[in-house]
Amino acid sequence: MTTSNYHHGDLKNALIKAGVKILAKEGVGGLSLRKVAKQAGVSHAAPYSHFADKQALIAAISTEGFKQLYIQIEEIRAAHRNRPEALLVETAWAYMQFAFNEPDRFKLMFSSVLEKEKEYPDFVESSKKNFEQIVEVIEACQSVGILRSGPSDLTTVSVWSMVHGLVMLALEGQIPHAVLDQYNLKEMLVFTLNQLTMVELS
Amino acid sequence: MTTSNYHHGDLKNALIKAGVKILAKEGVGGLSLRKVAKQAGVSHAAPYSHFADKQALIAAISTEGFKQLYIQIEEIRAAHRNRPEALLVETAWAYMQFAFNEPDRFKLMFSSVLEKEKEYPDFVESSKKNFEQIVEVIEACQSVGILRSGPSDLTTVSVWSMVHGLVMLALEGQIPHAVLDQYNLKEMLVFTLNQLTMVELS
DNA sequence: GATGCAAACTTGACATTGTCAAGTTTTCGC
DNA sequence: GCGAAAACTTGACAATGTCAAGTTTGCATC
Repeated sequence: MTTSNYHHGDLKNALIKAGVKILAKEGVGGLSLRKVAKQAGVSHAAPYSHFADKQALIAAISTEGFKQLYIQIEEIRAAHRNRPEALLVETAWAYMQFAFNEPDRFKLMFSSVLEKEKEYPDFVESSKKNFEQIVEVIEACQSVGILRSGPSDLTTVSVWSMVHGLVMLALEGQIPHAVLDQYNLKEMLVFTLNQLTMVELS
Repeated sequence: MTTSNYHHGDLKNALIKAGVKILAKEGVGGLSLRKVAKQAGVSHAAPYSHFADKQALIAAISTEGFKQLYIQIEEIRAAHRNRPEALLVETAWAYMQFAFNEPDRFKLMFSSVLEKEKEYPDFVESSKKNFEQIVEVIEACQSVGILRSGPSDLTTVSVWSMVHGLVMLALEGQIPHAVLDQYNLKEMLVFTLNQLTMVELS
């Protein structure tokens, strides 16, 4: 019961879990269907009982990532119900930490697994739900005057872009050494967010 | 002389060009060394005379992309020497257009081809040069009061993150339809940049 | 409880691909 | 002209995504 009873049981989830594990250990280059199958203790074609192809597995792994990220941000929100000043920074920081904890999974989540939205409705729905979650955070910040007012969906796109961009550039090693030597990630994040806010954050 | 005289000539560049072409036509999934070789009219292992492995070819394709982007942005800068108000938006817009003209190449450029900086010094140098180029744009904007003052390298990271994040999210289909239906890309870009500026841009 | 069927899984095969080792051709300095 | 380095070809191998055919298994129905 610890993991799952293969040979029947819920292989589907075992495969996703195996994929996440391989992704963390070997990176996206090491993620193959056959390795995932072996890790789960089944034959190389077994995944095809549950996933149409490799893309579908990746979509499932991504979807699961979105769900976990959602939960983590919900916890941040719950912890800051009465202290909205810190909500923005802490939410962004949680996002960043999620990305740095599992860089390859994070990249997968935001690498057009889709191509055709309709193909993976779970994925689309999950990612939409996460967007709405951020919209709520942004609205909270607007309502207490931390962020300027304006259409909350557009403002969300702006703030999200900023944080996401910083995470991506950092993850891909695009921030020059000269900058990395002077500031750590959280300092860059706070500085960056402060460009947007009406009050000084820390 | 139009393209190159294989069988001798500069295959190296022909391979890069072939790679760019395939990337544009079939996307990153269709980019294989063998296809690149065939496209260039040589045998399947010929690329190994010029590139250590597939990663090295990708690094070269990316590097070439950085150089082209650099040139395009230089043109924008030259055209706005006397009109710094528009420089920020136009530079960002050029960046965005570059990304949307060749989405797969753009993604490659910002997908840790590296893993180990030292391996592709050309790539690192090119990307550093592009960063410095943006720093100069940012400093110009700061000096005329469009952007707040502050450490220009950090400010560059902030502004770049914002634009890059927006491009990435849009490229990967992460911007919800509800938002895309209301605003086009340039509107989102201008709105987003306006969150940072001290004067209203258009 | 036996029967039969659909779902879950295995086996075996094939084409594509990255990569290497060994040979062959070409170029060019001397 | 000669010989060696560079540029390329050929042939091979292992890993991989995918499919077609079979086999097992659980389960609903009689």
